[in-house]
Amino acid sequence: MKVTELARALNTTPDTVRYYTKIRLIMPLKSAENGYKIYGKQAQQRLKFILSARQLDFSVAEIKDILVEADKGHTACPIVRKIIEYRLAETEKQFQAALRLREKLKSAINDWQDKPDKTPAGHMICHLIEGDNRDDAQIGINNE
Amino acid sequence: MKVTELARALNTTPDTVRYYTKIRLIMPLKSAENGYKIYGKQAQQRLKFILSARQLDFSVAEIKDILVEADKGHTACPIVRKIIEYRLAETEKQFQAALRLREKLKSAINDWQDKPDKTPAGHMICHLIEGDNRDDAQIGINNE
DNA sequence: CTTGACCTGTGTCTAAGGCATAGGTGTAAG
DNA sequence: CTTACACCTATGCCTTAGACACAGGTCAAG
Repeated sequence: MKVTELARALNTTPDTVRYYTKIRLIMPLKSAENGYKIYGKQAQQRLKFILSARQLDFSVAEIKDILVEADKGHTACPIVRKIIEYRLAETEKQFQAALRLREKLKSAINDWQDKPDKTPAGHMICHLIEGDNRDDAQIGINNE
Repeated sequence: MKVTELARALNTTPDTVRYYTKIRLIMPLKSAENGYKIYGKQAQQRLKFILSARQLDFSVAEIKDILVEADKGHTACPIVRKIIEYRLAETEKQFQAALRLREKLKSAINDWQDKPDKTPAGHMICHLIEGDNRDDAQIGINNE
């Protein structure tokens, strides 16, 4: 199979296949005389695995670790279990971050609901974000 | 103020100040004879705005749009309002994505709880991810 | 004058591919 | 046989928002 064939077979893009090839996650059987890369069944299997793992938001580096271990003939499952625990923790963080940000945005929108649009006041870009409180003095920086 | 002074004044890093300077979000008053960049009060004000907007996850490009508009003497507020609506939608997406991913990960962990760690079966990297179902035939790719 | 702490600008690196480019291949029509 | 045209390829640059490393400049103390 050529690059595009492999990509289509597993519903991904040729660029993705090329990328994984470049970083040696998958290896073509050989390059044909015209330089085209030819992939076999094993590459297809690996790509399938990689895509599944990406679905779980595994990083490419993590996937590489898994494949290296499997290539040594060992079970990759313990690594996979460890990574997925880590991924879950990461996702939890992202989740909480998105949650906090959402609240922040919502309350900003709320706060601005009734405020007018002012023209820049010289020292101010947008009073919605900067607020009207002149507390620059608190910062207490010596100008220039 | 020099780069590091400005950075410290607004509780950020010199690298960040340099970055914003390079992409011309803030402009130093002049470069001193030794090549050091000198920032004035206006730069400080702008930086403060930028950092606030970054807190709301505005992209640097979006912030640039805002500043450009303000520099023309117009109100930036309508743009800000538009961007924040967009940001809220984006955050909502991220939020939902994180939510889905979390469920996916959790159920994966659950499903694997009682499964053993197998050694790679030749055609398989990790049966936890790939599953035990031999449905390769469904894909129906002509091998090699 | 020298040491050392601190500062500077510049250049390189990050994740995971997307996109553009220049050129090769294959097939159908003329 | 040649041309046209669609499709394919490999390569290299671009993306975010800075972080980090490096070589050299600056300044006060000794």
